[in-house]
Amino acid sequence: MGRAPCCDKANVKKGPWSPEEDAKLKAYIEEHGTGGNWIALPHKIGLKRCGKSCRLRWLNYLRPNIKHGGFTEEEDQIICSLYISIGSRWSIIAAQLPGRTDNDIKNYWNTRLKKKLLGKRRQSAQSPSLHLNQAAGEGANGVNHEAPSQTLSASALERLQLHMQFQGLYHPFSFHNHPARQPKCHPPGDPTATTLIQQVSPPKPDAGHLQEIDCSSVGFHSPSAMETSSSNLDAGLEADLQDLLYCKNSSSFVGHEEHQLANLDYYKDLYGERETANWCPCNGLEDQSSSMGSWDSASALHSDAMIQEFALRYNL
DNA sequence: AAACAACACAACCGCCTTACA
DNA sequence: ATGTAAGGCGGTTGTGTTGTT
Repeated sequence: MGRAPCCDKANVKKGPWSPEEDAKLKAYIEEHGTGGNWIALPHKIGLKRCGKSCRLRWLNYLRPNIKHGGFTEEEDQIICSLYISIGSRWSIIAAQLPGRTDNDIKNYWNTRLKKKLLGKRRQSAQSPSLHLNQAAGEGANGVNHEAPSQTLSASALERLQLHMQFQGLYHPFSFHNHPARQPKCHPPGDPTATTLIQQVSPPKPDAGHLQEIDCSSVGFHSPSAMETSSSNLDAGLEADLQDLLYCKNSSSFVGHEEHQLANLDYYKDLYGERETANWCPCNGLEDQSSSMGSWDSASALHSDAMIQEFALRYNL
């Protein structure tokens, strides 16, 4: 049975807010607060709006100290590194950027930052698998070449690619080029560690050696990033993935073929772990009472390639 | 100048979680 | 323990603006 709608859809106004509506909402909340009930609020002040809509309007635009646009380079870097670490958890990312809203960051990422970082992908005509997560799974000629189960989620792919760019030395946001970003990834036992993970979550007492690292920085810990098992990847998709990851920026990527293949295996292993990896609610960026979690690194870290990567990155 | 495409952003939708009776 | 309502979140869509042909 479906969930009942939060409001009477027939009697609520939709679309852009008028200045009058904004003024009403703002004035009421500034004087009385939200009253702990967004659903009832619009009725109290005579707004023909859904309570959810009021909440969104207040949180994203009307409440004090909201910043719009003008993202700084520093903010770009924070957003990028957090996106790679934790995926599209915009509320968590927004919490690290005072004055920014999750919606704002999400829009900024989707419309600008992502393009800035990833660049334009190859023209679709060159490879059907570049339509990786299109809803219909269509190839360049409009024919469905691959079943949905054989596609890689766009989100996962983006993070994959960004991760590789981070790993490479050429990218302006590289950890190597920006040691200031490295404190987010502390070696085991570092008493000075003040990572994001520790700000919001107590360390796991029995965490293993590798788990003491802020594993979220490795990425691919969110369910969204694990949407598709690459065990289903066919040879063509694998080739295309490699091509996408390496060839496009081959001039600046430091690895060679062996390394590339090892890394590909690492990601394949990681994706393949989806069904068996433990979802650990106390191993991510969230407090233990929250619903969010991360994939238990212990389950994903068995890959030699990954361990090598850890060793390489963290200088272990 | 008009038509079209691309972009940017605001808002909505629906699912999941949480609080509470 | 269970059901329900509300809050919160991420994905998606709609619409206005800007750029290009």
